[in-house]
Amino acid sequence: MRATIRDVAKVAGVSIATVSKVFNGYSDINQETKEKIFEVAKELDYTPNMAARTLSSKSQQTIALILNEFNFNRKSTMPLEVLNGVYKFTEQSDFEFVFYGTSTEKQESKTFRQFCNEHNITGAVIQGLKMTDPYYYEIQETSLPTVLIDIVMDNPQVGTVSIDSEAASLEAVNYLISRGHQNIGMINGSRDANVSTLRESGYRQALEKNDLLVNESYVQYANFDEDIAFLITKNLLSSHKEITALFCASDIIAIGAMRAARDMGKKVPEDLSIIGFDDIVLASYVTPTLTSVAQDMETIGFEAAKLLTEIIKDNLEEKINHWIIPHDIHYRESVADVKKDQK
Amino acid sequence: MRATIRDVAKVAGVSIATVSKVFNGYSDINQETKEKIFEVAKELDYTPNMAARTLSSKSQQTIALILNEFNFNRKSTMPLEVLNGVYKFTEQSDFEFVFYGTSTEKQESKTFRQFCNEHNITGAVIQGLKMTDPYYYEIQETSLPTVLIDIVMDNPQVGTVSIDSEAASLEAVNYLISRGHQNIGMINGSRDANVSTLRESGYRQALEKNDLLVNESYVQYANFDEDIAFLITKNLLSSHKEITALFCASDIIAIGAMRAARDMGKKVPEDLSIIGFDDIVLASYVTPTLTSVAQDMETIGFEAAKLLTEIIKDNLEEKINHWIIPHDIHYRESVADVKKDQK
DNA sequence: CTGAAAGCGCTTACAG
DNA sequence: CTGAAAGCGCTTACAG
Repeated sequence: MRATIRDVAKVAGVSIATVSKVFNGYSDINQETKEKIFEVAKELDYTPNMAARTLSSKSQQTIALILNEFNFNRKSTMPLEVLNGVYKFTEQSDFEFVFYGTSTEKQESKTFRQFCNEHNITGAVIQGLKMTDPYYYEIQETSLPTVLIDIVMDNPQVGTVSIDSEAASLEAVNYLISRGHQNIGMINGSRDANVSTLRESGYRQALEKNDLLVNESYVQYANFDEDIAFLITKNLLSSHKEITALFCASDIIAIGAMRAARDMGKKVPEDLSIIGFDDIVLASYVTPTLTSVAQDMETIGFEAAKLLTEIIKDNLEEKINHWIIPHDIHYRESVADVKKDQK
Repeated sequence: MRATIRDVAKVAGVSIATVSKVFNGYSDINQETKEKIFEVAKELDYTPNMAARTLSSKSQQTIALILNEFNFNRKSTMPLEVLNGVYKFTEQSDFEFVFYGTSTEKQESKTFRQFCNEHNITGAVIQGLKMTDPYYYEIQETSLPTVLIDIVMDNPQVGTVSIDSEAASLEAVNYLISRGHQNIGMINGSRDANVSTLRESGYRQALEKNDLLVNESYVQYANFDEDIAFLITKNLLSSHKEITALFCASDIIAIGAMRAARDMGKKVPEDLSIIGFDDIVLASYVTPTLTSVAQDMETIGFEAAKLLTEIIKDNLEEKINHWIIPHDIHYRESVADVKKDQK
C-alpha cells in the first residue's frame, strides 16, 4: 500500500500537520524535524497525493491546454508545437499541466465551465477554436481565465496570443508586388477561421495601397485542405489566365496549389509565384522550396501559458491581454520576378 | 461559487448519497428522483469534482502517456501520433487521460512509482524510453501496470507494443538484395535504442540468409540525427566505394544520407539506393521520394492504451502482453536495380 | 515551533 | 428505493 501523510507522521513521531507544512515549504519548522521527516518520507517512498491536495486547498492550480478538433494532421505539427510551448512554461512554474481534446460535438454536450470544473482546471489555453463553436460564444462572457490562440475576443478575462496575421499578410503580398506581380490571387482557408479573415484583410490592404484592383473572384476558399486547394486553384487559374502569383493562407494550401500548377503545365516559380503561410517542415523540402510566413508556435504556446498565469494571478501589466508574437518571412524558391510577357 | 453535491441534494430534497448514486449510474433509483436530480443538477450547473471522486473511490482510474525526452522534433510526428492513438482509446473508455513529459534528468530526481503516485496514475504508456534510463531499470521490477512502446522487457506487469522491427528490416534488406545489391551499408540509430538493435539484427539476418558477407565497418551509428547521418554517410561512402545501397534506421537518417550522396555527386537511386524507416510525411515529399518501412504509430498508441487497460483489469487473454502491430513497406523512387558496372 | 480539529466533495458499505 | 455516517489524504486557521 502506498504511504500516506499519516504513515510518515507516525514513523517520524510528529503530527500530520507538521509533515504537511514541511512538504509545503513552510519556514517555521525546526531544521531537525524537517530533516527527520524528509528522511522518513524517502524511506517510505512517500509522495503527496495530488487529488487530496487539490481537494483540501485552493492552492494547487492546474492549467489546461485544450486542442479543438484534434484530428491531428501529420503534415501540420502546429498543435504539437503549441503543446510543447505550454508544457515548457508549466514545467518551470507552480502550475500543474493537463491536456485535453475537444470538438464541436463535445462542446454541445458539455459547457466550457462544466468541463473545467469537472477537471479542476483553473484556467485554459485553447487552440483551434472556430468562431462557430459553442465555446466561442460561452467564452465571450466567461469569468474563467482563458487564453485563445489565433482568435480575438473582447473580454478582459480572456487573453489572446498570435502573430499579427494582417501585417504579415500585407508584407507577403507587398513582396509579390515588389517582384512585379499585379494579378495576385489568394487561396484562403475557411470563412469560420479568424486567421483567414485577417489574412484576407492584409491581402486586400496590400493591393489597395499599391493601387491594384481587388478582383473578388481572385479570392477562393480551400478550407485548409490540400486536395480542395488543388481543385480550386485549377479552376481559378483556368478562368483567370492573367494571374501570375498566389498568396495562400497555409502551406498545405500552397502545396496543393503547386500541384495544381504543375498539373496544368505551369512551372513554379517561372509561370506562377506562390507564397504559403506557417512555414511547416514540408515548406523547405518540397521542390521548389516554398516561401512562407513563419510563426513560432512553440513561443506562442509558451507565451499563451504565461499570459494565462498572469490573468489567473490578476497580475496583468497595464491590462494588456492581447499579445502579439513577431512573425518572419522565409524567402525561398517559389517566388520569382514576373516575366515580361506576363505583364 | 461552484455547486457541490450537497447543493444539489438540498435543492432536490434528497440525500447526497442518492445524488452520488444517480451520477454513478446505479440502477436502484426511482425514475422520478433520478429525473428530478438531473434537472436540479442542470439548473445549478453541477458537475462532479474529479479530485473528490478520485480521493474517495478506487474507481476513477487514470492512464497516463509519458513521453520521454520530449524535445519534440518537427520532422518526426511520431510522438504526436502515439498521443493521438492513446487519446482516442481513452475517449471511448472509462479512463481519464493525462499526459506528461519526462527526461533522464527528471527520472533521476523522482522514481517512476513516486511520479505515478503523485499524479494518481493507475497505469502508464511510455514512449521513447531508452535502455539507459533510470525508469528502465525500475520498471523491470515494477508492479504498476505499464506498457512500453518500441522496447522489450520481461515483466508480466509490463506490456509492450511495437511492430516487428527485426522482420521488417529483414524484409527491407531482402528487397535491396532482390534488386541486385550486394554491398549494402546500414546507417543505424543509437546503441541505446532497442529498435536499433533489432533493426541491425534484421539487416544481418538478411545478408546471412543470402550468403552475403557482413562487413562490420558497413554499419555506422548516426544517433537518429540528420546532420550526423550526413557526415557519417560521406565517410562510409568514400572509404567503401563498392557500396550501392543503404538501409537507414529512420527516415531522418535517410534524408541526411541522401544529402550526403548528392553532395558527393552520386545520384539517388541510380548510383545509390536508399531505404528509410518510419515513413514520416517528408518521405513522400523529398526528391526522389523515399522508400520506407511504415509503422502506424496511432494504432500503436491505441493498442498500447488498450493493452494497458487489459493489464489493469487483469484481463489479459492468454497472458500475452507483447503485442505486435503489422508493418508495411512503402515502395517509392529511392531504390533502383544495381547498375551492371557496379556488380 | 508543533498539534488537534474541521473541512474540502465525494463514495460506499450498511441499515432500514 | 433512500439516507446517516465513516472515510479517502490532505491543508489551514487557531491555540498553545
